[in-house]
Amino acid sequence: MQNSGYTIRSMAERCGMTAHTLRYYERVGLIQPVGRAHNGHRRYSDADEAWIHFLHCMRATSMPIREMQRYAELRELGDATSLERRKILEDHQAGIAAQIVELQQAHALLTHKIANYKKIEERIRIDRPALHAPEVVCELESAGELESVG
Amino acid sequence: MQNSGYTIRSMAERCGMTAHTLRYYERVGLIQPVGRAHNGHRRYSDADEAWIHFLHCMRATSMPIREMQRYAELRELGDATSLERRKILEDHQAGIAAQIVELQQAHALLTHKIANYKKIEERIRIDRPALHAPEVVCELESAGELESVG
DNA sequence: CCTTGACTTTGAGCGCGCTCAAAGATGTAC
DNA sequence: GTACATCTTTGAGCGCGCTCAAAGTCAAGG
Repeated sequence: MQNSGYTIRSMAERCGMTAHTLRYYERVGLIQPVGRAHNGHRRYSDADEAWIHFLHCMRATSMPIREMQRYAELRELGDATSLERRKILEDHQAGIAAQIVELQQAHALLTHKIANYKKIEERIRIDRPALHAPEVVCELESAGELESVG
Repeated sequence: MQNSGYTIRSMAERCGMTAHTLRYYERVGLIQPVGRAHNGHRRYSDADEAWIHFLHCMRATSMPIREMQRYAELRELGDATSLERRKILEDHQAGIAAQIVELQQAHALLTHKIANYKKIEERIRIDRPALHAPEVVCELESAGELESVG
């Protein structure tokens, strides 16, 4: 068909995935059969790139392949499926919002625990001034104490 | 040993996981062999719960089991491993920060695309006033146009 | 002509993190 | 006594999302 466009390799690089994954996505219907050069090699267009970027973005935020397949199918059917597709995106966006909250909580917990470790390290430095025998372990607190923070 | 403490079932509920997963975590060394009632059933303490909550939090933010195992091993060795453990947590926290950025970008992209879908739906409503034949599809824009947003 | 390299296809394999099946022990209720 | 629920163990199975192996085609370079 066409000899212009991105090779599978360069498209994979541009989108931060492997050529394997691009072929896999085409196999499972996430990407429509893409244009080919005269030798049968895939040639990706800019429109393909935009779509693949979108796919990557959804995957990177944990949308299951199944749901992406459903979305891709609806997309093939045209604007009449707008509402359905919008629902998918809204649901996923809500999931993302929840994920962000969870990540922020974990981030805060880690800040707390890391500060606690710094304290422990400080105490060790005081209790063992200029002493470096790794066998001598200070039992400053129970193994579980740090976990009672979160 | 003891007959007080949480059953595996209640602990699973408290921590938002299944009893299967709790046993699995114990098998792979994420949880130290826990106390037992006289009949051999597991009994979890509050200290266990704090640790399990922490495990759950790390898993929920995509820390691999392998890394959690490493952390758990170091924890068993006591305060001498503080620095190493802190490094694990700091690395994971950095990963979380990156994840949050990625999620926020995806969230913004979805806001944009959802708005676009609303426009399309509005146009359909105008072009087909009070007409509800699902076969009549308005080809308002190419299938790929929406993807060129991101 | 022959090698090299980038691609093609199909189908199989893999790592992760559970998840479950099977068979058995124990405690409570009727 | 006997049903029922809840737990125990071990080892196998599974769903997801790739990832790769094998064998083949084609074009360019030496």
